[in-house]
Amino acid sequence: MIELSKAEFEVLDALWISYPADASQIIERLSDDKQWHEKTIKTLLGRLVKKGALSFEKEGRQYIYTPCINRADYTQKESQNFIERFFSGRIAPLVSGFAKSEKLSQQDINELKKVIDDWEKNQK
Amino acid sequence: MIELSKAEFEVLDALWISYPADASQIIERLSDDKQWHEKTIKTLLGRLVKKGALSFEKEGRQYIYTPCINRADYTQKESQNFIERFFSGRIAPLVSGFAKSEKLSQQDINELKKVIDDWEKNQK
DNA sequence: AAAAATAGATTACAAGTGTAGTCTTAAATT
DNA sequence: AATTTAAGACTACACTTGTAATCTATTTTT
Repeated sequence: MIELSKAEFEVLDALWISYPADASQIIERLSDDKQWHEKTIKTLLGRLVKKGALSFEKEGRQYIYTPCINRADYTQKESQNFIERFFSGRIAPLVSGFAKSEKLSQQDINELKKVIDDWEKNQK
Repeated sequence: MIELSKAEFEVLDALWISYPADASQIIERLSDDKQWHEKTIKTLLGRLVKKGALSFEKEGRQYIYTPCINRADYTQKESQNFIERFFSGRIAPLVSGFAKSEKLSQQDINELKKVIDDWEKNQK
């Protein structure tokens, strides 16, 4: 799988919001949360292209970027990886850790119930 | 929070199995899964000490290591961080991703139900 | 047309990381 | 006692990452 650094992921995440998009749009989107220099973001775009996470088409002298990978797929793989490393692949201990440290809200619980419900329906 | 690299975490994880322990025990424990050179593990132990994740006492010319941080606390923080970065802090989408990619077993579901159950009992 | 702005390409550079090798010294072995 | 072994300290080195600055060529703007 493609390995992305934190900063690279954030840039890709800004593209996932809506694409294709050019560098200036991505820079604009990131400007709310980050105080990254424009040059920094361009460097990261270049690295993402090099890693095969993005592709682009030229339009005049600008590049119009499109993600090569899907957010859900990427986060799914990262999640598996994470849970493997920290919880031997079991997901419940992660959730349990959240519960114990009081990081679960009623809304989380409701959502989790729904996920379980859907899963069970799907099993039948 | 203390930031650990992947390799550093694995060394600490080998110590968490049982401690205090000296370098040779840790090396022994890691030898099953990893083909790390003894020197590599010692380097990582040194870095862990420097980062404040381990402490040690001298016994003769050996060091007897003890973790300075708790596994549950560490993984809890890492989990929060992870979920923040990839799922805007919500845990259900992570679980949902697992469900959709058929990575959830009946056992996982049962465990999740129990976590929810315990949480609800605790609320009352 | 000349000057200024701007796009991407290339270069920079320190800190962190994976992965050891060498050095120094003390303990174990012969 | 002399030698070998082994523990930790120190050094190494390429690659990644965060964070840009500079270079080059093309558009805009004046």
